[in-house]
Amino acid sequence: MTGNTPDGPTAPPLDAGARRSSPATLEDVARAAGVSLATASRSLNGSSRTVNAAYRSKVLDAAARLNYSPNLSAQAVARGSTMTVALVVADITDPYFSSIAAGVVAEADQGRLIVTMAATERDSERELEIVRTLRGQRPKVIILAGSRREGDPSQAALKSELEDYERAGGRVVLISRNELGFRTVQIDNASGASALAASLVELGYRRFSVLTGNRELKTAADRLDGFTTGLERAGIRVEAGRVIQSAFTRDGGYEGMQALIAAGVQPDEAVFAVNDVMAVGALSALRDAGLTPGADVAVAGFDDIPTVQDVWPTLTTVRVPLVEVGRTALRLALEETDAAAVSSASPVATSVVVRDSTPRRP
Amino acid sequence: MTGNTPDGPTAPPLDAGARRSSPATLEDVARAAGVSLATASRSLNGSSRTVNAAYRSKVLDAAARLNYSPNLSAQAVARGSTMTVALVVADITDPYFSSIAAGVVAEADQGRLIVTMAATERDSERELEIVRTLRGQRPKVIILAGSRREGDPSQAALKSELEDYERAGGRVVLISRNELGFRTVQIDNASGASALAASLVELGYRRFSVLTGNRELKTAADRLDGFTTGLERAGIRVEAGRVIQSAFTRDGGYEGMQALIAAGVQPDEAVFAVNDVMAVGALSALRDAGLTPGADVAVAGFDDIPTVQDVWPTLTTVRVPLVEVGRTALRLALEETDAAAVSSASPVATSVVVRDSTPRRP
DNA sequence: CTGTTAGCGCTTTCAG
DNA sequence: CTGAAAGCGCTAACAG
Repeated sequence: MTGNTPDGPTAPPLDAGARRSSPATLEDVARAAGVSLATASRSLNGSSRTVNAAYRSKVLDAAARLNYSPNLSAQAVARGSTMTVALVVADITDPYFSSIAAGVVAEADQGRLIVTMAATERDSERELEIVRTLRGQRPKVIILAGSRREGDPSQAALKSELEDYERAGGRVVLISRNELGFRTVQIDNASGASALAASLVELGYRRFSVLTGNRELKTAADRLDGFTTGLERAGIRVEAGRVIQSAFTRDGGYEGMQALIAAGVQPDEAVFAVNDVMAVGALSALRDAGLTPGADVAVAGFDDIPTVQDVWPTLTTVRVPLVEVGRTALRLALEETDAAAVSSASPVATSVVVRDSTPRRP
Repeated sequence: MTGNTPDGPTAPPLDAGARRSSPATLEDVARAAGVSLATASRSLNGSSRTVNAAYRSKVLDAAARLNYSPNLSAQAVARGSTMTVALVVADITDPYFSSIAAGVVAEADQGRLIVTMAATERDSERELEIVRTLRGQRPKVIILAGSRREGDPSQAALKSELEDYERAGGRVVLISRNELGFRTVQIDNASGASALAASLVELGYRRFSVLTGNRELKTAADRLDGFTTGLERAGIRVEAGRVIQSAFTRDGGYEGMQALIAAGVQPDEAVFAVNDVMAVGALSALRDAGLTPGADVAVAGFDDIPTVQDVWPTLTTVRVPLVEVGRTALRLALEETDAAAVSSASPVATSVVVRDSTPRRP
């Protein structure tokens, strides 16, 4: 092949001296420093062995001069373990998950760990598949941030997959309910929702509806249960017809609220959406129906994602320190104590934040 | 080394109570299938060489039985290249970046690529440091999604670092302006802003202010320029005092709008925030000042992040297909054509979306 | 088509 | 303390 490109006269400069140069290897460094491979390795990594200071600085010098950067894959092969943390979320664009991801990334950063990311798109078959292919990475940690589903057929397979992984030395952390028997960052969904219910009652509401995401989602179920429990303490019941199931997403909230509106809303009613993105969708549905959220129908959510402070009315919700949850997940993974002890650690606390979407009733 | 230990019926792994079982290796599979390492490798990976069907299925069988999963690190070392895409963003919780990330992850998924993620927190020193440590990963692709800064001292260092990386066979893709000489997903900031200006004029606005993020940010500068150019075409100028610099974030928008309010806003005024998160902050600032966004002061943004459809009033903005931008970035990286040709590809188109925050003026 | 055998870059015994 | 050498798991020439 002569390299005749039909591109025309002004063909771009081919390999204009830009010969493909591979990065320096440890061997290059060792040679440049005049020491053995072993000594170079020992000087550059944090080996427990000590190296003569003179040699050591020679090596460091050579490494800097050659712009050496250790090949992590090679280290992984030699050491038999990686520095990788695999994070599996449902949907990266969802603020709930992106906040958690930010926490994981921030924490990883401090431990020189690398974070890889995958998205299940809320499909548990896909989640299982992702976890399976993750094995190839041999990550040190797998963090599963999507929530578990009740009676999910792939759950058992997932569990056994994760157990195999732990048996091989990996660490699993779930962000959800402590369900599958792994380390877990538990979020106190039930008592948070319960506290919210109490707050709403205190604010003067007596009639309630709930937009519950897919009820099979444990998180959704726990929040619903907590909420109804909280109301029961005040002697209030939610009518069965006022609990709407829809998707655990913004659009699910929108549609759920539409259904509620169609069935007729009362002016003294408060609607609890089991997460903020749903609540935000609900606000839009109200508005699109010509109603004024807050004044006509109160709305509350759960999570306290950043945007709820910028919607109008600002949203009453239950605050979950999501970034911190992400950090905690990774810390938990790295903890050396016994898994069982760790996962039973107290759930992260939540707190009710009352804003404008649930004005005090006269 | 002969090591031909009597194979015998050394059945599958009977490590029933094994404390810590390491994953099966290719050698295990080869032995179990009664073939050589090479044959096992050839059957399991998509090698160009063909393998006798009988052998092949024996290997596949054994692999399945042993639950074999190739060690990606080892493959990387042997092949001399990884399947990793490194994505560097400013802030994962920012919808702009999380949407792009979602696109990158989705696209990577189709190519069996692994995405690693790092956050610069909008600090370009940190960005440089991240890119430096990224080298250890030997990623196949590095995607930089933060935007470049004018006259940034670390820019030169970053450029040379990235050039070294490309020289070693890596691929760099920037999401921004085509500035550093790498493949770039360009967003048509100037003409988008220009079109927005035209739309606002058409809606009846004659007086304008701009909340421009850090002006050194090329993206911010381009959007500002495009906007003023668009206005000039209609014979309108923005008073110097009505261009406010603040952070390129939600809080920056909030503070910028406060400054504008303090200086006095006119009822026939439209405020252009150079991105949606700033615009959303601006809406809140207006509300906190007792003004009604839309009615009292019009506001428009840029990006069309998901939340702007749920704020009130819904936000007029310039739509950028962010998820698609992420996908495009990765596709561009993998493209085999010449880099120069690729990066000059036409910028992704933007379009004005008029919503309620800029009502038509009487 | 199959098996043997060198590596890939790095770590870690194991002798000196 | 240092260096030679044996791997780590996998791929890719290179011979049969």
